[in-house]
Amino acid sequence: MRQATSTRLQGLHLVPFTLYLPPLSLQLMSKKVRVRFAPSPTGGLHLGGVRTVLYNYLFAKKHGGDFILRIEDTDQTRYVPGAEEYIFNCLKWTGLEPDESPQHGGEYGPYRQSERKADYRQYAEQLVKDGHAYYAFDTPEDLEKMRTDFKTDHNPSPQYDHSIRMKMRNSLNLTAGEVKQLLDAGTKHDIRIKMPENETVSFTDMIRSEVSFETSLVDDKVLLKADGMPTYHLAVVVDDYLMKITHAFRGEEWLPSAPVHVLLWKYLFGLENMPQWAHLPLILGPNGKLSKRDGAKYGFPVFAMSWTDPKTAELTEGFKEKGFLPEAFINLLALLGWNDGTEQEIFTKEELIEKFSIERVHSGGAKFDYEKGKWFNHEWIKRSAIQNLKYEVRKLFAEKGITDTNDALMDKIIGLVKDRCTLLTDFYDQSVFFFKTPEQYDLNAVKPKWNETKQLFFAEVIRNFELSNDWNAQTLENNFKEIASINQIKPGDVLLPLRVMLVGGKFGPGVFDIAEVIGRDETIIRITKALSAFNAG
RNA sequence: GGCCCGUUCGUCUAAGGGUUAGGACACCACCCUUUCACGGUGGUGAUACGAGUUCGAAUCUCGUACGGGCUACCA
Repeated sequence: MRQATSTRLQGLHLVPFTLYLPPLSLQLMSKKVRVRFAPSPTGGLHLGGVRTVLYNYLFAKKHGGDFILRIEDTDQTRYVPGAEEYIFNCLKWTGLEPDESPQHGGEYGPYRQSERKADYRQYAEQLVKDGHAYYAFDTPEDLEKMRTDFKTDHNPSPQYDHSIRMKMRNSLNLTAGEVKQLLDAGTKHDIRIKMPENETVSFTDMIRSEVSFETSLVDDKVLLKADGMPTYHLAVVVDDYLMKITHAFRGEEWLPSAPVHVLLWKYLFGLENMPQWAHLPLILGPNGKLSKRDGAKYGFPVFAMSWTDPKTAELTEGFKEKGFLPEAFINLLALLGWNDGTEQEIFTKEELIEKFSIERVHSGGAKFDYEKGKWFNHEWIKRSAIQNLKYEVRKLFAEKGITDTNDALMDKIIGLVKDRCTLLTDFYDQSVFFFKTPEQYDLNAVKPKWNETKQLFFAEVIRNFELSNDWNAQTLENNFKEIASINQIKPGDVLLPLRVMLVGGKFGPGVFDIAEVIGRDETIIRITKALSAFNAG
């Protein structure tokens, strides 16, 4: 793998010239980096998709290139309204916005494959003319029959390949006249690639170096469907060419069909123009490739943002709604399969752009660990400036009915509780007591040791607080401890009860900080109210 | 079944032939804190197996096992 590094880098012209000086012609031809993310708008955008976006984006920005978003909507049967806009929202939230897209425009449009439909057939026809593809008139039923007829224990899923194609209805074994007749009659047909029988197709993947395939083992993939739309295989090659894509990153699940793409490049546009490939390792769930189901089953988000299936109305919660900061989300995704070789784990987007390199992407799949994911978010919340959290926290409060939030109060509260919040949504539980008098108390924490001495002590605290003319945490603490000392009570014995009085439970920031924020009246009200609860029962 | 990819603590990973195999999450203990956290210190814990190459292998080669992906007129 190390040896392949120099090979990979040559294409990027990053090898120091002391080691490798590319020919002048190559240097002059050095193209602007252009990468693309090409989702099909069929539903929620999951972790793996966002990571692919991230790696594309980082690579583009690092090399001063362009990041393009292309919508692969060639399957009309899978059209899902709203999915495209949803993808844009996700990119916007994560801050990984494309330079060119259906919405941003650009010079290489259209950026929706359905809008380029007419272009694809000419390339497919060209392939037929050159003998690299053929018309196939098989109906779905014919194909189904083929699969059952040729199915054996030895070969459970027969493919439409060189061993089968001469037994099917296609332009390879029909006469030219028959084919013309069928075509003229407007017979439904598709176009398949004719895989060579004895070739080895290999290419250099930026992550796994040399990968090779025997063409006789690859099936004759459909290139153009009967409805005139291209399949992914044709579209990805044509579009990458037309959009001048220089580097193509996609999930490892595409590796088996890579030889088809390489061959199409060879036949259509020349291998020298083919983008450099990088097949990204898969993000795994507890059982294989991470799926939406895993999220539901194990209780963690899988999609970037919440997605509601328009057909079933089923809602799948996203990382955003779960309480993740986009910075943390990006950070955790970046580290899932990549690291910079140091022990640094927290990276800003700018640092990632600076340090990212596709060669350091791991080749093995990575199991997603939600606990570690939450750790990243916690780190980001702790390190975030109060200003960066205020908008989201205030929104959360508003959703819960807390609207009396002025800036000074928010600053104070966020500063006090942010270290204790792993998710943005934790801010509610961690600060609700600033706004609401506790309804219930953790009596177990107080009752066993509750006695008359303490009761009298708090009565005195109330009197003292009523007269205190300097309402701040430090003064309150001093007074409180002084009263305790006079009554020969250890401060520790009354601190916890005070906390439960103000908060309701054993958690939260310093008690006197809380008292300072909620103010004199509310503090006294809470102590008084709690006193009767403690004394009762 | 076939093809392809992969395999270092439970998880994410570092280590470019020579390290007591390093870090992080999680877990445990202790310290700090008279709350909960934060923070600090320490601990448990890994090179899948077998051959080969080499003075020396986590690292290179081969085999085996295991895991994953693909095997649609879906992407």
